[in-house]
Amino acid sequence: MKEQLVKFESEFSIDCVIFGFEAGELKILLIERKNEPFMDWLALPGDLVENDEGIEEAAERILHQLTGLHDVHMEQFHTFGAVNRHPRGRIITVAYYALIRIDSQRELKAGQFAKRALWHSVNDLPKLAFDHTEIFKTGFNKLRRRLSYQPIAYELLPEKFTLTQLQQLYEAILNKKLDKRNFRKKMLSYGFLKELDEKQKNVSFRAAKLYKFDRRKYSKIFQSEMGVDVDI
Amino acid sequence: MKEQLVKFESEFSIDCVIFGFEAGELKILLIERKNEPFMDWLALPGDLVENDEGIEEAAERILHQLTGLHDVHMEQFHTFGAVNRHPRGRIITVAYYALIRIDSQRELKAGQFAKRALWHSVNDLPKLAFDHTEIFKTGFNKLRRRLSYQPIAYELLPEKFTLTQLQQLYEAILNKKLDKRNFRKKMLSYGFLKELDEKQKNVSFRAAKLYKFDRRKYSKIFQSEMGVDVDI
DNA sequence: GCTTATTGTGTAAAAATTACACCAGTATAA
DNA sequence: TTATACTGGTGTAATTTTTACACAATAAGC
Repeated sequence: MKEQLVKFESEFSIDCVIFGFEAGELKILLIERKNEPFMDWLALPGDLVENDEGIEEAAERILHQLTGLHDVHMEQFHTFGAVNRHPRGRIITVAYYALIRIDSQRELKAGQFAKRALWHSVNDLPKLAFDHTEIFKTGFNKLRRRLSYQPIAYELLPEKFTLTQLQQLYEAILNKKLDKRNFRKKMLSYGFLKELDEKQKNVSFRAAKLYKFDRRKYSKIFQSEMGVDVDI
Repeated sequence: MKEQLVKFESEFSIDCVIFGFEAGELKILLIERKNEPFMDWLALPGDLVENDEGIEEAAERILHQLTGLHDVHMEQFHTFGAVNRHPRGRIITVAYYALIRIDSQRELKAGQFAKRALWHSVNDLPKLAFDHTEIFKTGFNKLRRRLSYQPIAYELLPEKFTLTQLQQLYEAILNKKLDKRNFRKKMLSYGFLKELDEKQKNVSFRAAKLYKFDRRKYSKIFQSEMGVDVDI
């Protein structure tokens, strides 16, 4: 094998599609790039992977740097490795998505390569830098599919939420209207929603009951019913 | 940024879980390693990705080198990047699965790093080299899940097949018995199975009707019904 | 107390899924 | 030729799940 001397540079990166839900809209976290290439464009947050770092760790690090959050469930969904996806040369990127509760109090840290970070609705996204539009679309599709067999919606909502909020979130992700009565019937039939003795506050109309997601009941019910991911 | 001089070596590889179906059993294609580490162990076929090669291309190349097949549908399912997954140092691997029709006539080429290649039932796999057991399990689970919303079984069967063969394949993948009458009713109700005027030959019992998968009808029926992977 | 906006609820029809058993056809052996 | 062994092929009823659909109850703001 011929030995070649090259400037060492990590050839992989992580890109993150970070979903949040606010004001009835599904949003993702984007950064505005400070440098070329794609200066001033919006892009998915991401970074190169360090040499002594696993890819899961790297994904968590990036999310933490941006939001200050720890222990958020992230899920890898695809790896993009077309030869020319990056003008700087061959960079393979592993894409993750995360679901977080948007807290408008929390300050977003843009990091050294970005002018700023912002929440942007998934509905009227402009063209993103690199192949990030494709990455986003792929991630959004995985999220949709996953919603049908995992209770991921609860990671996007505040701890206490109303059934209407839950329904709006499903509608935002699936991009279609759902029937209110059937939706509530179905959700309640699962048995892992816990009705609280509390109601919405500060609304100028009839306040709705609050619910929370009962993780314990969920795992009891679904320990092996969804049955597909069982070990072999 | 400090410039470091290092011997260049690709840091990614591709590993393939190649499924086939033969004698009522689901099998995968394995190689027996010729060199250390893990000499003589069974492993998934894989290789480093060349610098001027996209990851999809690399996956196709590996499959082609092994089986001589072209144009096989491959699907990426996960990327494994734990720091210590490979004793040689940091190697991130992108895993693909492929579904092929086992043709016992076709010779398998083991390639320069393997003593031989073989089909092995998924049911009594020994421990595989590196983290390949984990990779296999992950891929098998994805295959199962995918079976429920895509007609992938047809890629594993010969062009003409009986309903019993189709059912055995489903049973092998899902690892459970299915009811014959309900299974047939359901499959036929989809409308993309074409009944042929032909029967099984050389069997020592009543010969079954042969069917084939009608790809055209399938896409007509499911153009947007499965609706989830639509563009945004 | 009137208006306005949203919550919360039930039933009937249709569709999909499940459970279940026996006769028909072909090859082989007696 | 007859019997045997084996697999192919078929229908119905009960249950469960999904869908479609409309109005009274409640709270806030005026």
